[in-house]
Amino acid sequence: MSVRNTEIQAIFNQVADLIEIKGENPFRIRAYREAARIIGGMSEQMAKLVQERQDLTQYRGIGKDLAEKIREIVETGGLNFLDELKADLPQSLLEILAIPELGPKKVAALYHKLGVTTVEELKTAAENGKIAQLDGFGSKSQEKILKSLDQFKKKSAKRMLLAEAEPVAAALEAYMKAQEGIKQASIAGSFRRGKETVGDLDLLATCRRGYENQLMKAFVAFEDVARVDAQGRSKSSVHLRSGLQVDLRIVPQLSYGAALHYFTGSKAHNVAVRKLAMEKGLKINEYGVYQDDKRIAGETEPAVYDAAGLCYIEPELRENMGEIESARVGALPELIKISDIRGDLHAHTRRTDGTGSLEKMAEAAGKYGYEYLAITEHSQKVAVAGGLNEKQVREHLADIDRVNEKINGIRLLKGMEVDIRSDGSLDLADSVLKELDLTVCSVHYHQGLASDKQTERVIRAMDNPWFKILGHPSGRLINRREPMAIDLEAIIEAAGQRGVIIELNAQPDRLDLAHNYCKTAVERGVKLAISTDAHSPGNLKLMRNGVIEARRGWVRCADVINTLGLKTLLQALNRD
DNA sequence: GCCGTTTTCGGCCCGACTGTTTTCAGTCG
Repeated sequence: MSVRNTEIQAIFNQVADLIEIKGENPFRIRAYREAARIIGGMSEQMAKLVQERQDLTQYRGIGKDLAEKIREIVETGGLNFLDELKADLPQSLLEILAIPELGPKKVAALYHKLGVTTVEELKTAAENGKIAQLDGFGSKSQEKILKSLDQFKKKSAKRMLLAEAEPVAAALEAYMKAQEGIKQASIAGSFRRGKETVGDLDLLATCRRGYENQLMKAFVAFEDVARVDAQGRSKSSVHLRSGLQVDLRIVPQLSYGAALHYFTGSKAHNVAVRKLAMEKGLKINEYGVYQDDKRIAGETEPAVYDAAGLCYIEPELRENMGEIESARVGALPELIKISDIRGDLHAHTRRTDGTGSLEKMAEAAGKYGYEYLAITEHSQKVAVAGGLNEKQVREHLADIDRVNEKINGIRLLKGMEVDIRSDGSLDLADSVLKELDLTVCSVHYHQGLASDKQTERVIRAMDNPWFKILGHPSGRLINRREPMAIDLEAIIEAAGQRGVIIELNAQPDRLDLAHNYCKTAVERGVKLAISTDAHSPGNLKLMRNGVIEARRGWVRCADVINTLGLKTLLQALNRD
């Protein structure tokens, strides 16, 4: 169980990169990338499937050959084929390939003709004017490479958190909408799909006839633009000061739906929809759906789906991870909405590491129309956050009683975020836990245990009947910390058997339980709690981010316990 | 390398922008 899906994914992507530099059959390259994508998005661990001798070719995109290679990776931790490729081509070429402007053909040319194998050698060659002399390159490409190298050093191309991109996107959208002649403007791309992180923003617009050039000019003149990468009649591309790349496309009104679909992606989703359309003798591009060069749809997205024989698919589902098959038979779930949420089940106050008082937290929750807010302070073991011992817990509970008597319209629930100790015991005695309305139990320390030990630890903790909600199950911090080694499949299974609820922590850098596991939980009938883990009154607004992640995980209203009214919620929290 | 109500071969999504290639290849999304 040691090799993870993400490692298999990385190996296949490396193979794809290397054989692309070698100039192999493009479809072979695509097959590796597609398999990498599928494996990366799966919640089942390949290592486990291999162990159970399951037939891996049952998964789309994995045939006989790749199934065999997966088995080799799981059993040996490596891949002979990749080692051979690396012996043939320097691995450092992969770094060069990551530089914008440089694709496989150019990397291969630089390597074969100039002997460039590292980023440093590339820089030297560019500075000495060697690159401009190469066939297929010129002085402009040499300049661009130097510029890209500069950028490349500054930021190692980290994707921005969705929540960080939101204000940028909103400002840009508002700016464009204020321009003369504009009709519509919206952000498409992974931003619209609600991905945890975004690499760039895709802005789509329609305008009155004749305003295209003026709009492009206004776009590249946006105050936050640091440099202009390309500027054409229908497409322009810029980098903002934050490092975020933004593309603007101006499309005809009649193509707006088709373009929105096209630029929302994902690429894999689009390819699959186009393939379906092809089977019906139709052609789909960003301008519309065509039958024998005659446009039959394109102004709206639903019409594009309809033409392909599909019902409308929400952007969050567009990953080609089963949504198309479901849409064909009209079996898509009705996804949860932010308005379904009736309370928040994980929040801290200044009694531990939050900043607000009980009253302020209740007041803020009231603004969202919530019926309840659980105050879940840290337990004693989490000393850095001022965790509470048994005596302090009792004071905390008495405080909540006092505040509940004063406030109207919302009920503060008595909770604790109880640390799961490394032996699987809980950080507070049952005699205290039974006085609470609920517990959120989380791992904070010893996140580095081996997978089987970590899994065992959490399952043992769940055996305690006062364990209600498993908090931030993987411990991941997006862009900062990898998820713990833990068998979340087994955890979900165990939660189902014990009536334990799993949290989807809505902090923008957590979003934990991740969407692919949310989907697994829903399939197994395990209930989720979408919680903000708010450390201030303002943090309660993060619920939105949690709901978006849940939607990406095919979660419906009925799968989430904090869509219940207070009375039914309290019943649902009773395990048995 | 995958896939199949055209099933073991022959397909595999499509277009914009850039630079330098005077007619298009490479890159990107």
